[in-house]
Amino acid sequence: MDVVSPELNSLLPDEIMDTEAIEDISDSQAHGTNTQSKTTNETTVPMETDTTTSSLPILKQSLATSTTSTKTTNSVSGTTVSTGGLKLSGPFTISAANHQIILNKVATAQASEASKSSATCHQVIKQEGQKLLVTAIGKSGSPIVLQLPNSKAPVGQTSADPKIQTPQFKVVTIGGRPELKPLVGCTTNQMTALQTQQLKAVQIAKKTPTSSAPIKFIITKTVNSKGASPQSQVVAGRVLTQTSSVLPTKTITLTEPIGTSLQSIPGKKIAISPLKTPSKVTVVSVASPTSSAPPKTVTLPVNLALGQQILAVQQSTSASPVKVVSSQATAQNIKPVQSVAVGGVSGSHFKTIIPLATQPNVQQIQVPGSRFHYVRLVTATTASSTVQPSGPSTNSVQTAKPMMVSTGAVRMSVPIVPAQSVKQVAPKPLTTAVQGVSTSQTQQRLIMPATPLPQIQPNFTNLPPGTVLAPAPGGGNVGYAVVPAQYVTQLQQSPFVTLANNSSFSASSGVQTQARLPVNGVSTTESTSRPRKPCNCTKSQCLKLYCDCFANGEFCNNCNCNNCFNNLEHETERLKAIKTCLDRNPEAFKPKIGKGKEGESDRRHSKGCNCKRSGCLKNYCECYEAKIMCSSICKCIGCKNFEESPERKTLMHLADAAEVRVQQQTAAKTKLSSQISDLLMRTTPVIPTGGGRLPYTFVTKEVLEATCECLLERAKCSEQTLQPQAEAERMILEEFGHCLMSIINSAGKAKVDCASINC
DNA sequence: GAGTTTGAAACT
DNA sequence: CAGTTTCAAACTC
Repeated sequence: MDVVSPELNSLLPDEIMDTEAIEDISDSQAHGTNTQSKTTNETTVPMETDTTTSSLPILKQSLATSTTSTKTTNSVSGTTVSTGGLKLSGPFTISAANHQIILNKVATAQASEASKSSATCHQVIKQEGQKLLVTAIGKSGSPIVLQLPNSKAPVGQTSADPKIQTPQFKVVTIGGRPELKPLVGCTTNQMTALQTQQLKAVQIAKKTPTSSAPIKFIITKTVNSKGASPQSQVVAGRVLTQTSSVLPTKTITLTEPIGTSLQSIPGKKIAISPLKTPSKVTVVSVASPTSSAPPKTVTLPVNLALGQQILAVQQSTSASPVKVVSSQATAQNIKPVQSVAVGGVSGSHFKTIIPLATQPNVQQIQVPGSRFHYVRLVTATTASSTVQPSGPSTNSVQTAKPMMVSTGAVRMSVPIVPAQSVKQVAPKPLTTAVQGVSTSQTQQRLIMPATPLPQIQPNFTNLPPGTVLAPAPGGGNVGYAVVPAQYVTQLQQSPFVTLANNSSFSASSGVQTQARLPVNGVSTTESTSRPRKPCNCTKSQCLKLYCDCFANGEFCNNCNCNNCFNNLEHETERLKAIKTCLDRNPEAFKPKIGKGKEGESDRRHSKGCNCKRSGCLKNYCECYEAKIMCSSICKCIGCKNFEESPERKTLMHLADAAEVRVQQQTAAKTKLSSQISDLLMRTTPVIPTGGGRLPYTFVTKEVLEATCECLLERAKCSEQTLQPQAEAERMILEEFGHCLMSIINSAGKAKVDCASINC
């Protein structure tokens, strides 16, 4: 698999925009799915159903089989999930070169046959050959070849085998309905490895309205603590669990042995363009090269269930470590699970896992130059492939090569929540300490809109910026849901799973996302400036273009709006609103300002303004607000927003001057703050080398005592004079200020004296 | 912060 | 398509 260069990416839009082509693909996939669906039904994996209750027993059962107990329903430690008899487990490694790994339905004939052959829950993939054909993506239909671990476990091993285990799991549940319990049962395949390995599993349960069976994904990564590089982490995979009224839940577990080294997977193509803005998350599905292509080091013990979804991972150019963090700690002896880090050494890279709706496979594509994010859904492979769980041998320590990567600077997290009821089903955050990922954020759920919106499908070009199409339930093999790019960012905030780069992550300041703030006031630990103003909508429910957030294809985030529906919790309404807007104006979500090349002269308002009273010199005017001049298409009256307008020039000068002042003030504040902190931090004597530092420590014990005495004395005075408490506090504070000034002045004098001595 | 102005969006 | 209403941001006080 390869990542397509930006140049190549530029070619994507046309293809993507080709609605017919997409439909064709969908159809083709649908056919494949049909065959698979039969197989699925026969085997064990039912599609999602609305009722989660059916799945619960299965989960419980699987849990019971697990050798280890779990404290919380959300996570099971040391177990692998077995549901529905489908199980994928095995280590896999993705080379840094890989941009993505997508497990999709098997599009190729090979895959289909394999799936058919595996009439039952048995794995589709042959482990023996070390190569696993997981899926085909996109038109290319190129299967992804995964290399199976060398484990000697029987190929046909089903998930039911409780003995095979992977050390630790973190389970993340994504999507799904409220009633669905986030939890996923995992059975540990190898208990012996518990001490040495850590396995994380992310389980994503997702539910679509139409389909009743929730899908759960579990991504597990085994980490060998004893490995040479402790940081090496592997994303083992994810377990998908589907439950339907008919069939038991399926679980797919992908495990990656740490021991395998990353290797670049030469792939065919992948596409996906760099994000227009760092905030936007782009997930590119990568089609694996033909089977003939050398298998990359991805060793996947994969058990695929029918209709299950697999994540698409985009790998950034550099293999920066990515961490997946699950907030929940695993049970038992296992060491606290570290966040799963996948990634290379340098560069901040993040991995995004996008939970899919009922329809399993998703391909996300971002079109270069487009703010839209597209997700192409692909039906899961029909054949339930059961890959042998990676045995202990397979779990050998791997060097930490990250498996997934996203475009640099994008950080994504996997939302885990049952689809429609975010509130109810939110899985509890894991207790285990997670590395590099903040779990403090409020639980946000990624709810995949399950609502089928066939109308929207054709309008790929008109989707709101940052929109991601997610599979819609009930839509057959391929469905689409509109998900704003921010969706992904919200996921980042999810405590459950976070994919981020590893140790280098902290150093990498480049990671920025569009909006890291949680929806509607939920604060996140990450302090990132919000690019857009919060809206204040009161009547539109933020579902009309009046709302800037909605108009920009974003969720409301830290907004001041009332009765906001522009969030994950109201995805259905939101989707309807989007559809309405698109019906009214197919270009409603397109940028109003044409993209200029370099200068502003090339930018202009797509529709032009209609100002009557503002002279187009106030921010009421969309042209002026965008800092562009009105053009011939504007219908404004009394326009003064043209090149030679003296009024405009005056305003521009004023604006520039104001901006300069702000910058100066900011710089001054920064400098002052720096100086103060430098002063205060200086607690040890410094040799007067002329470096501008104070020669002596001026905050000594004596000074502190004196200061405290002064403050106490002031307090006594205030008490004696019967002053009110507030006044007393004020006076004490003033006294403290005086003390501080005295200290600083004394330090300054000391510095001068010292400098003079040195001279 | 409350009220007004403004123009895009929505509606008829 | 035009006129009117609704809406939220921009603006003023």
